[in-house]
Amino acid sequence: MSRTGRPRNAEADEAILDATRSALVDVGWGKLTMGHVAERAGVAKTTLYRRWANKNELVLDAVAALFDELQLPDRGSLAADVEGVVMEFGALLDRPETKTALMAVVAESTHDEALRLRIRHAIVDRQKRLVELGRERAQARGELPLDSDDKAGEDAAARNADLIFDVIAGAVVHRTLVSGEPVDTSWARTFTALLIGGLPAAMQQIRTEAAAGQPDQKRAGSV
Amino acid sequence: MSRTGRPRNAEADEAILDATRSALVDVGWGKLTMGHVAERAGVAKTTLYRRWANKNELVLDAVAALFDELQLPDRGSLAADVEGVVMEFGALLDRPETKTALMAVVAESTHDEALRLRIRHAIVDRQKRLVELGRERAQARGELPLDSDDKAGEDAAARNADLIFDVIAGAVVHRTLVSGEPVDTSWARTFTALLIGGLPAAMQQIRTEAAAGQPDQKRAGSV
DNA sequence: GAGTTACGCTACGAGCCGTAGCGAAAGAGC
DNA sequence: GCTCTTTCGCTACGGCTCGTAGCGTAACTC
Repeated sequence: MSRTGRPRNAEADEAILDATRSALVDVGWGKLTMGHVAERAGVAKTTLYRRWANKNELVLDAVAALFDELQLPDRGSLAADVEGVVMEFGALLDRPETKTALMAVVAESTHDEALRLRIRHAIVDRQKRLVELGRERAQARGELPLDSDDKAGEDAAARNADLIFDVIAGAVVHRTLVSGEPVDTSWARTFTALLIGGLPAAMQQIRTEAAAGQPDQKRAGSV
Repeated sequence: MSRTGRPRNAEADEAILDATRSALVDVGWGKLTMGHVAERAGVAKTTLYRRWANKNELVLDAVAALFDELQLPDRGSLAADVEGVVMEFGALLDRPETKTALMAVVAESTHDEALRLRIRHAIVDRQKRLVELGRERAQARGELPLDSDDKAGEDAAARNADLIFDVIAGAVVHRTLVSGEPVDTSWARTFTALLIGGLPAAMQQIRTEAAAGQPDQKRAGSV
């Protein structure tokens, strides 16, 4: 690459991404302008354009960094793992900067193939890895049946992981952004019951919780 | 209201909404401008601003009309009902005008309370009614347990409907727009198995389908 | 007719976009 | 030291879009 010449100011990258995030919080996606971000970051507008081609990619990078925080520690059971990642993901989406930016870039990506690939690489693939990890752990614990070793088995495993991913991420995103309701412990537990045990199990879970009067905030749902 | 004076041109409303939808297909949300829509509709830009305050509300109305197509005919079983509505919703979201517009307006709504209410009224509430209808039908068929008649029962029913709604709509939206994969019969059937019977049932469903070599495109999933 | 409202058209200031051109700064290689 | 290369901040620009104001005309009610 370029080893000669004046090196790029690495601090400027962080300053720009920080400025982008805080600008998202203040004015949202629609009224976010490159000029404002540059001013906030204490950087010339031209510098900004030298590093990002347009607003879409800049904002994507700014929010993608936040997704790196997502972890999947072994919480001992499939239910606990699901509940944990749902809560984490819900908290992440509840932040105003991700709220306004994530759907906007996805919307733009329907007319921008390069952006679509960038989203897939920076966000989707990383989340999907968590799903696969959780699935394998559950299989190792005997909570889920094993896949066969042949080609059909691998294919089935992949389709299964895709499905789980869309259901978990989709439900959390929809509840947070469309329904506008919080992803709290109670919801996470009911959702987990639904995912693992299906509709009847979820309805049973709700009934149990209602009977207890106050939802027990500590105990994790059981399989 | 105003019964005197020159009446509004009703055809212009349709022409503007049509122009908005076709413009969404061609240029997407980001590059859609009020000027272009007006020109396409054969209408003065000022006329457009007399009816809609901004791009957000115009686009929302243009796509909200498409959601009226969603129906929930009685298909005989809970599984068939879910599968049917998933396919319908998937097809709706696969259209380029909804694809690019829906997430964009939701993104904008995080910083525009009026828009949020408008989305809720024009889209969310109507979809949710379908969920409640399907749930009541399933309970009448004995496929799902009944809710108790007291206040706790009503509350549980409402929470349950919200959960189902977020899971169904969220999963379809996420698969279509984020994962970028089609909502076909095979996926709809597996998703339905997951929703009704939980993860083990879904994995079993995938295995059965794989064993059959070619997925059976006709038979609806069983409870 | 008179009164009222919608329409098309033009024009406008304001703001943002993305780029070009400049001189200065900061490093690498000799 | 010196030269070469790249990045930096700054200014300026044409082009586009926004949302509004002003005007004369059209359509309808009373």
